[in-house]
Amino acid sequence: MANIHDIAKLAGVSVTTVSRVLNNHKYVSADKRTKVLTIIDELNYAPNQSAIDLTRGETKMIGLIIPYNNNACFDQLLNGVLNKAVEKDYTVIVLPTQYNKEKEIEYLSKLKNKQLDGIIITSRANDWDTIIPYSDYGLIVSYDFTSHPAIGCSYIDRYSSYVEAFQLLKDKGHEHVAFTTARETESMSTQHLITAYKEVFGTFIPEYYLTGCNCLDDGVAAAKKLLHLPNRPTAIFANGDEVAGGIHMYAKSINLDIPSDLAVIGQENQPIGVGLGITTVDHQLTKVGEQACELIICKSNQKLQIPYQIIQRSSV
Amino acid sequence: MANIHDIAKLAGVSVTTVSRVLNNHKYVSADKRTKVLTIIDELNYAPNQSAIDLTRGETKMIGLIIPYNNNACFDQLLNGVLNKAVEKDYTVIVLPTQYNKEKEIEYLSKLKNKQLDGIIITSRANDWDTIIPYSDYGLIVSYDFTSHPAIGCSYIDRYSSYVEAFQLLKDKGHEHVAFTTARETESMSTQHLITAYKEVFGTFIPEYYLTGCNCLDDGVAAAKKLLHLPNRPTAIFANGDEVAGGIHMYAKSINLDIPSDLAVIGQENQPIGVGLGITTVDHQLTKVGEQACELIICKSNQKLQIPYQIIQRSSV
DNA sequence: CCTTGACCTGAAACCCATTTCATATTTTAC
DNA sequence: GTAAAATATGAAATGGGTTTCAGGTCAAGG
Repeated sequence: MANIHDIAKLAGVSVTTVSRVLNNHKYVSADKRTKVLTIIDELNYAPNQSAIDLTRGETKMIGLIIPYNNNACFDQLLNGVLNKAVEKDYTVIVLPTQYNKEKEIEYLSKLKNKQLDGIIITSRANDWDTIIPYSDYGLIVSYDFTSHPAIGCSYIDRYSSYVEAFQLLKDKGHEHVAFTTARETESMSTQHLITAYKEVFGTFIPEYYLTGCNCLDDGVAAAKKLLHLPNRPTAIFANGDEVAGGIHMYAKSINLDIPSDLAVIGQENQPIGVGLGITTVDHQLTKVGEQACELIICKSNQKLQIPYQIIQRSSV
Repeated sequence: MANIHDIAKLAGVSVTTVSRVLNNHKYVSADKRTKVLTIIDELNYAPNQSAIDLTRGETKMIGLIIPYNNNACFDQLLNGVLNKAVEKDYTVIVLPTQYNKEKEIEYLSKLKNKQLDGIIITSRANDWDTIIPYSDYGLIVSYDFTSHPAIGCSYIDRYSSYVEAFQLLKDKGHEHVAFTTARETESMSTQHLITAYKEVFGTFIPEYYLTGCNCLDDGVAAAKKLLHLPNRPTAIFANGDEVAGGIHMYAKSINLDIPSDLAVIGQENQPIGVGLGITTVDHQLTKVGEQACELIICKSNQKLQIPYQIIQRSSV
């Protein structure tokens, strides 16, 4: 493949001029510009991106760190990030960690290696103390709120959304309310959830709290457990509409009426919830993704809170 | 940031030796290796990936061209591609085209620009004649079968799967069978579908063919149309389990029994189908993605057919 | 003792662009 | 008419690695 020197030689100009033509610099005479363009076309030349990145010192690439690539809320987030990235002529690379610490570090190192201009962290395996040093090499944006000034945040007021969801259930007269989460371990999100629960209902009943729920099947399994407890809950707050959908289906299958026998609230306004009429807490993850991407592109470490909204349907 | 020359100077060796240490070349004496490593650590040095890519002439990056980034079957595909890529130390970049021809060309050009080693095309806007020249610059793998020798294929025997699905319905006594597709335009996939239909049922009734179906809601809408036709179909073959799920739900809502009043078959074995017990044609898109990725990594332009399987549940 | 091969090292060429700086020519402004 | 600004161009430095080639040491094998 031809390079910029070949073009220069054949067009009878310097490489500088060729570079100027390539970058639409205005101080190039019309005839030379045409000549260069002709040669470029003849040789079917295309600039080498690695060389450009090397000199420019940036790649216009953004990494998206996610735990698993088969997660429904990741879809919305990726969606948002891609929307903004495509608009601003950036590229997105997907970095699934499976919560593996070394993998996560490997990905963060791509900032240091100048392979990425910025990274969006949706969920992390390492401590912030381990992560923060990497912000010297590129912007890191988090999907969780963190107070460290170097880290940008595009985050949700999860705590308030949880309180509001629980309050909604309490207002409808529910006292025995169960809830589900995705991760086994204690994430910030889970802590917020538990605190919100205590805030609204006072007590916290361990049997009403199920972990490891991700998909529809998990929802079915969760419902199977919860709905056969001696002291059956009358409402369940699920960590996603897929899970809520599973709960909904299982409840129907044992002839429980929704919402009179069982109220269900989901999260994230996923397609399945529309069909089933599930009330949901929409954290607007697409918007969260868009804003996160925007922060990186603008090299801003602002803390942006994205408003959530509760979409009332017929399951409460 | 320090570079390889700084390291060399401080360690009292040549850049060649530093490069050897970085790449675990065996002919480096233990003491020099240690010395270099120490300096690297002290200076917190990390090699510049753009420079490496430039000299190596490859980036270990693979592009995945998709039409929209909010499509269920894209999830499975991406999943498969990522699995294999992470395993083989490659990175994946997601390239959504919205079926825009220029955008697609822009992405294909990344091969020419040496930004990508290979590209997987799941759905394309341009003709093959336009696309094929780009295979000179990197491997292109297609998710549709194409006979051109330069293009690798990780494809599904869609035609046979459709015939088998229709035959299954016919065997159960169905004669009025409707079906849905995603794109409005005539894709290969749609053509296979119509041909398969004619093959099994002889005739083709336009009213039984609905386009533009992608999600659960579309399924509900489709069912609303189809199930109120004067000559109501007794079976529907949907283009995905989300759509099938919508059909299932709407049918239930008007008190049709499944499968006695209406048989439903979906595609891709998506989570929603599990809960609803929908029989589905699983094209194993995760495997398709894995194989596509593998082809690129091995620089092979083989034509690989991935077997589909019909998962019988209770909707037929 | 000599040859051969393994081991070790570095100079310099190479990959391919961008950008600074210097210089030359025209325009424009007063 | 002349100073200042705009236009036009190229040489050379720069970004940061890998790799070829050549040269050297040392031990084993015959």
